[in-house]
Amino acid sequence: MNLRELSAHLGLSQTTVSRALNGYADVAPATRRKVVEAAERVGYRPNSGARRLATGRSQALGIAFPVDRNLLLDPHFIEFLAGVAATAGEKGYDLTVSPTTGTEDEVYRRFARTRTADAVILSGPAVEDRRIALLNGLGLPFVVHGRTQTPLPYAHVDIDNRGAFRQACRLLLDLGHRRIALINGDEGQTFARDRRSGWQEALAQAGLADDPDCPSCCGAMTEENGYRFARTLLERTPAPTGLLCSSVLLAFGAYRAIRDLGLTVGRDVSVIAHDDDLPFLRPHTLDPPLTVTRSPIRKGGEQVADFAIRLATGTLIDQLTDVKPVDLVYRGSVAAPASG
Amino acid sequence: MNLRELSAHLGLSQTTVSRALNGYADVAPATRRKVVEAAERVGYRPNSGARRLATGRSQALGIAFPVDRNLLLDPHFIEFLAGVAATAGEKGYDLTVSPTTGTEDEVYRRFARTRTADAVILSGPAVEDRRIALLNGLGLPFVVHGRTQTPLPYAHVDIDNRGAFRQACRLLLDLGHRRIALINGDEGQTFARDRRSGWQEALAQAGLADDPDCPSCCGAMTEENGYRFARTLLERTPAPTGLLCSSVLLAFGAYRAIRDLGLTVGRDVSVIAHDDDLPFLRPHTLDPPLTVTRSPIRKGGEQVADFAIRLATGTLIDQLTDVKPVDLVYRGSVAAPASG
DNA sequence: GTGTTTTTCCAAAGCGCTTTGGGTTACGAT
DNA sequence: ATCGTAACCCAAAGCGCTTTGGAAAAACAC
Repeated sequence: MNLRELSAHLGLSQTTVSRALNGYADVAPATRRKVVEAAERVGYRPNSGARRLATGRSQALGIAFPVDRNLLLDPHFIEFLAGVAATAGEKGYDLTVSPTTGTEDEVYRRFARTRTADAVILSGPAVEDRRIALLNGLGLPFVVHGRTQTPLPYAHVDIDNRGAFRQACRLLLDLGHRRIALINGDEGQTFARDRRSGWQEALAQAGLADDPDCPSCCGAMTEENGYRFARTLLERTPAPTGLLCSSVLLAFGAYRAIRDLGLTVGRDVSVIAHDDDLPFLRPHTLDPPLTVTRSPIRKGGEQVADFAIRLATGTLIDQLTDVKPVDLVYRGSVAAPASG
Repeated sequence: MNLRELSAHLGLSQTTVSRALNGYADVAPATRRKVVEAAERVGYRPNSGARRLATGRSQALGIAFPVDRNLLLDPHFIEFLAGVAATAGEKGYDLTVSPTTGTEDEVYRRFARTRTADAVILSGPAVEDRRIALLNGLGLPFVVHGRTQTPLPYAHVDIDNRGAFRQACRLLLDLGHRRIALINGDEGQTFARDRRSGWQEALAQAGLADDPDCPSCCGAMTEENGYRFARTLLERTPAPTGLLCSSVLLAFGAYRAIRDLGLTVGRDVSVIAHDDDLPFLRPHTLDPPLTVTRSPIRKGGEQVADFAIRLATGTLIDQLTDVKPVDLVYRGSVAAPASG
């Protein structure tokens, strides 16, 4: 059933039916009702290609899907994607994912030229990210999940990573910890860099700036790395008594390392991690329950999608920036350091 | 740059340029070369909406993205999706993901009516899956990742889950184990049901059909459940000496339970899991390294996408079915049972 | 040289929708 | 009765592409 058939069936012109369905003003309420009902009844849906062609807009959001095996954020990405998909779907937008290996340039070029997407979503921004300039050049509206260094304004939603880790570190300091290590994600990415800043700020405020007993390491956020890093850090002398982990998965590894070294989480070593609220990684089920700075990454995806759609429909960039504060959830993995 | 401009620029008709670009026969080789080069040079890409409208095909694959938080296969799904996206992209197809909560019917209806996707991909089929009938009714080509019960033929790619678990179970039996438990995924899903069958078959062959000392349990494949299930099973008397896990994540939990009970993997309890080859869950990094039946789920995604595209371009269903055998990778988590 | 086929190209007709730029009709105001 | 003014509706023109059904040119056969 297409528009022509539907309007013939109704004895109205295509124009009227189209306008009735799209909420234009100059359609009598009674007519509109009839049209909407009929459309509903026969299950009419406008052909997406035709609408795309006529309006020049695709009612779709684009996102590059990095399919390299080394994708650091694998589990985070899908949760983020779920959020994006959820609001996109809610607002009648499709979500077109395009695979990329290495650079995403080609994907964005294609989105722009074929008008496959009205706006694109950028995730996992690096501290210096070439993609921003590219997208600006292409004139393709985009929303960044996270932040990056650029002179131009850009739509983004982020969480206060710096504040979160500052607060987490300060908690440990207030409890009396003096040797606090950071197990971070890839510091080429902004979120990791920001967390490092937060950690450093708190240390500096406590007079521990660049203290060699407060070491750090970074890398892919896997359980395996969490284990390796924690083990390396805890085998130093003096060993840190506090561990800040950039993800729950890293914390899983850290827990394992701590146990393997014959130590106890909470008593010998306090652990705090950032929790993106992944459904299969539940920090409170650990023993002892893991203290976290918590911010559901899915919510981020939802907001990004919302921004992207608003951007595609004319909202100005400077109204589309948001940085959410992060909660600190205090649980049993944190305690005052043993008085030795 | 659109087709009209490009053809004007070349001094040719739109028809000729279009046909040259789309590989039709009736274009002189020299002309075609000129056209292709010019298109390349100016970066011409056909407008996807226009092409969609003209051809009735969207050059896109559709997939429903279950965004419910209870999505069991979360980490598996993205890896699968990565495979799908990779080959789709390679062959010039877009991938449209549509979020669903609960039933996917509405999504498929929309795909069919708006012709948003030329074929759809069905993942995680249940033993009895209503979606199959729906899609058949809608006339929307589809490929299933996995299998299901239905009288009609349908395109699918699957792995030999039954064979894999039969083989895994038989390995334990051959080593002398007599009490082998199964920790399975949700048995509403075919893959889990098949694995159970494989386990049962091997037990039956060894004269252990329905042996009460060979218990099983099933549920969402999380670390947490792995722990709970393993713990429950191992606290029975007599306790099983072999554990078959439906995912590496479950095995992670099982390892933890075994340790917590003061037992040792390999020596006291042998563990085998199915490994979908998720990048952040590496079975060989466990201690001891985990024996697995291994089959990269990403490869499955790739093949499904390939089938879907072939299906959309006219290949017959009965040529689009494949069930891959599964490797058994023997590692340190398996040994003969302690002779007590 | 004429008739026939093959090769190469093109004009024009859609695909199904939105949107422009009027037309009609109805109705209150003059 | 006449004139605006809303309110409602429509015909027709695209959007950028593919594809049908030739036409013109070239190649071949006789």
